[in-house]
Amino acid sequence: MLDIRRIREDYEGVKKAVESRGKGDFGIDKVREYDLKRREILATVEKMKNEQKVKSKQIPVMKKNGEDTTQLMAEMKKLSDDIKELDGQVSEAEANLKEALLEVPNTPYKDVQEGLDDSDNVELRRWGEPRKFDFEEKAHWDIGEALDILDFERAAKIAGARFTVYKGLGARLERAVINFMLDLHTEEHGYTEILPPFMVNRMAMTGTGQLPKFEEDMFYIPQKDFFLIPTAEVPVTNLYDNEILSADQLPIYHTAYTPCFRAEAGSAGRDTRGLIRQHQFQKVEMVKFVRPEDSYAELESLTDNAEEVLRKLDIPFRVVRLSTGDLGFSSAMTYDVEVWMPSYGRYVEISSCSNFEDFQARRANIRFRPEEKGKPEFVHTLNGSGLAVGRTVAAILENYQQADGSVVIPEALRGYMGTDRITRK
RNA sequence: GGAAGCGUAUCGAAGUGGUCAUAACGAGCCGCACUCGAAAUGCGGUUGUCCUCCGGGGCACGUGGGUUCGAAUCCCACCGCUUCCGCCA
Repeated sequence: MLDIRRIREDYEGVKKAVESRGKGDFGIDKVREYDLKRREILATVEKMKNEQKVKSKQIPVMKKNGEDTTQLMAEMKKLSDDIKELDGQVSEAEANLKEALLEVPNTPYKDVQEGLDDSDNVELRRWGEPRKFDFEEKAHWDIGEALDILDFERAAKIAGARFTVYKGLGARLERAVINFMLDLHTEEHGYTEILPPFMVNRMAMTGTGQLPKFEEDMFYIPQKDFFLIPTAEVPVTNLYDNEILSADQLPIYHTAYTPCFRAEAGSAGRDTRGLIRQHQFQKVEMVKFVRPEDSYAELESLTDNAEEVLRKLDIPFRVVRLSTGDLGFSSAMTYDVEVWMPSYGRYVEISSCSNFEDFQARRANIRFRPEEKGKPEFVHTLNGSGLAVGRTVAAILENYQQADGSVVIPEALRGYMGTDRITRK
């Protein structure tokens, strides 16, 4: 959520920044309209409330003195009714304002290049050399089925398309990757592990910006008005909603493993095979709560933490900065880490690291007290995948496949796997 | 899932229809005094938010409604916590 005062003071500037994301109406005109209306009525009704307060204090005094209060009471009744009427109008304008404000995306950071979509993303760096195969390399879904460690057909029987059953060393590899990532982030990068609920309420989903705009992409449980989490970002960021943190608590670094559930109604037909686009996938997430002045430096280190996973696994990747047109709703700036995927012949997103500045903090009301006696300020929140587990498994299978159909386990994972190779039984 | 009780400042807690919510009382924390220093003691301070013609004014006692001239207080719904019962890994 944007600061309403900022919109008041620099309407044209904010409007321009928001609209750099692309064509379309983001409803910022409505925001201004409801804001003006609300303030106008508020000024009137507050004067009336002051009158009500002052006069109603006279009543017990008059009664004590044995005076007649009938006339005054009648006057007060009228005043009370008028206040009720205007209060209703204020709440209506307020509700409209809030609704409109929740629909407005974040303003891109000054360093973000303008663009229409991902074709305008800028590559910042590459690491590692894509391997040259001296045999015909296979896609991870073929490798997985041949090794009997991934079963897409049986997953379809019990759930449907876009689900996967992991089996044997496949299941173990998924688990190994999760533990490897969690250990790396907790032991070497200073994150505290969280294991949150995998379902959240509507307020949490609104706090991080998935609602109200993207309800169609979520799995929903009507019985309890719960949503299956699309990412650990949601429960972990909202951990501190409506709290005032003390300055010495910051920065807070959390990492969490969770499954992620995405309905993604609009994406049928893309990446239909394999582990790349699933209704349920596993992910290790990193979330930071930091002082505003540190957030862009924190974004760099967060991204480096994600890259470190791939460096340790020794898989080639590159890092891109998203253009304004490709930027997520809540983000001010995003780096994607993309892993080399031989079957695609290109780099594929495996992590998305974003600085939300105070956009989520304002929605979820997460603040800190900069000085002992100072006023509370919104924190800045960041998060990034560290990494998407299914895509990491896919990248390992493809990049480490051998001519005989087996897959060598990256050294960093061998302790977790208990073996250095997956072979056909 | 059922029953009962409870949600007031950092914590405990009083207030049960008015002129004590700038929230009693107790504790904590910060400052000052006393002291060589500390403890003890004394004094003072210690919520957030909105609007503002910067004079000031409004709102908030879990949340949202209702009754009333007036609600922390009475009524309704919802949420959360505690205890007991049921069920359950």
